[in-house]
Amino acid sequence: MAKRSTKDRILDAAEALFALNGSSGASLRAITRRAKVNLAAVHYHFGSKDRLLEAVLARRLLPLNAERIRRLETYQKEAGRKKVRLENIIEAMVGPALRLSRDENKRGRIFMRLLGRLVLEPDARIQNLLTGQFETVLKKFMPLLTVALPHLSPEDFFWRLHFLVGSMAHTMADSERIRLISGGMCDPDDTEGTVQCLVTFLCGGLRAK
Amino acid sequence: MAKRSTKDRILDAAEALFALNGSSGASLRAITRRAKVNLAAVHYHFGSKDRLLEAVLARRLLPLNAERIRRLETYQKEAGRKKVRLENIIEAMVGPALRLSRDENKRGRIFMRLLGRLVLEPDARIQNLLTGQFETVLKKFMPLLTVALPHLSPEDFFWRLHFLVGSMAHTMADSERIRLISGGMCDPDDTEGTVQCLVTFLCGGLRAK
DNA sequence: AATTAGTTCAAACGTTCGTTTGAAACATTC
DNA sequence: GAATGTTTCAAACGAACGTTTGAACTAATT
Repeated sequence: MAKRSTKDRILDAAEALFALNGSSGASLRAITRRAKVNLAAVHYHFGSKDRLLEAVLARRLLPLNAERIRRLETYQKEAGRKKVRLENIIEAMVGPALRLSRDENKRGRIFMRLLGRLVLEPDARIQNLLTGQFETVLKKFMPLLTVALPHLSPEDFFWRLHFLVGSMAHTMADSERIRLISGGMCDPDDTEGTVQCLVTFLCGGLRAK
Repeated sequence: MAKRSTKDRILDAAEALFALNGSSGASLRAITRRAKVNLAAVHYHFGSKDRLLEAVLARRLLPLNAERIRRLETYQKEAGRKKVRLENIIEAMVGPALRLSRDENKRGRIFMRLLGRLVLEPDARIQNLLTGQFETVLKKFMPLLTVALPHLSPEDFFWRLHFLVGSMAHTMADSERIRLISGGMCDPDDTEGTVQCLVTFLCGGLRAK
C-alpha cells in the first residue's frame, strides 16, 4: 500500500470526522490525530478550518456533478430527436450520487453523510458553494425535465423537484436507517436495486396528477 | 405580554440556536445570553447541555406524534369498514408535521430545522429518542399502509417509506430553499397548498409500479 | 558541500467551552 | 417576621478549541 500524502490524509480524516460530528463538532486536533499528522499541517496546507472543509467538499462534488451531466448527455444522444425518457433523466440525476454513496471503500458514503449535514448549515460560503453547484446541474436538467413533465404548472414543477431532492439526499446521507426500520428487510448495499427503486418512486411522484 | 418563565425562555433560545448552529455549534453562553438568563440556570433547570437538548425535543415531538395518530384514527372512523384512502393516510403523516413547521410564530419552523439536523447526529441518546418516536408512529400507520398498497413487496414498501421520510423531512427542515431554487415562484407559506402538493407527489410515488 | 525551498514539528498564544460553587435574592410556610 | 425551600447570580474551574510561531528536518538545485 503506497503511503498517501499529508494533504490527502488530512482530507480523508476531515471528511470522516466532519461527516460524523459536524463542522463544529469535529476538532482539528481530532482530525490531525486521525490523519497521523501534526496539528499545524492543516494551516500549512489549507490555511484554516473553514478552507479545509471547502477543500473536502470540492474534491468530490465537482467530479460528481460532471458525471451527472455526462450521463444526461449520453441519454440525450441515445434519444436523438425523440423526448428523453423521464426515467433516464432521473437516473442521470440520482444514479451517480447514489453509486458514489455506495462505493466500495465507504468513502462516498461518508461524504454523502457530510453533504446531508451541510445542507442545513448556516455558513454562507458553504451555502453558496452548494447552491452554486446545484444550479449548475439544474440548468442542464431543467429543459429536459419540463419537456418530460408537460402537465405540471411551474409551481408544482419546482415543488416536486424539491421533494425529489429530499428523497435523494435522505437516501444518500443515511444508509443504515433503512436497515433498521425495515428490520433488515432492505439492503442498502444493493446499489442498483436501490437506484431502480428510487427512480420508480420519483417518476411516479413526478407524474402524479 | 406575560413574562415567560426562565425554563421556557431557555428552551426557546436553545431550540433556536441548536437549530441554527447544531448541537455542538450552539454554546450555552450564547443560549443563556439570548434567553436573558444566567449561565448557571441551564444546569439548575436541566442538569446538562445534553439533557437540555432532549427537553427541547420532547416538548414538541410528543404532541406532534400524538396529533398524527389522532388524525389517522379520525380518517379510520370516517372510512368505517372500507379501506382508508392512501391520500388520507399520507395526510395524517405529513400534514401535522408540515403545519407545525409553518405555524404562525415561526417556532415550529425552527424546531423542524433542528429535527432535520439531528437525524444525522451520532449521539446515541438522541438517535434512540428519534427512532423510538418514529416507531411508535410507524406501528400505527403500517397496517393501514399495507392495505392501501397491496402491490408492493415488503422490500419495496420499506424503501418507499424511506423515500417518503426524505421528502417530508427536507420540506419541513428547509423552508426557504424552495423559494430560492424556484426563483420566488413557490411560496412555502402557503401551508395547505404545500400539504396537498406533497401528498399528491408521495401518493404518486407510493403507487408507482 | 552549500544553498534553498518545501514540509514537519513541539510548544505556546489567547479564547471559549461545559460545568461547579457558594453566596445573594426571592418566595413560601409556619 | 423568622425560617425554609427555591431560584438567580457573579465568579471561577480545568479542559479543549483554532491559530501562530520559529526552529528542525528533508530533498532537490547550484
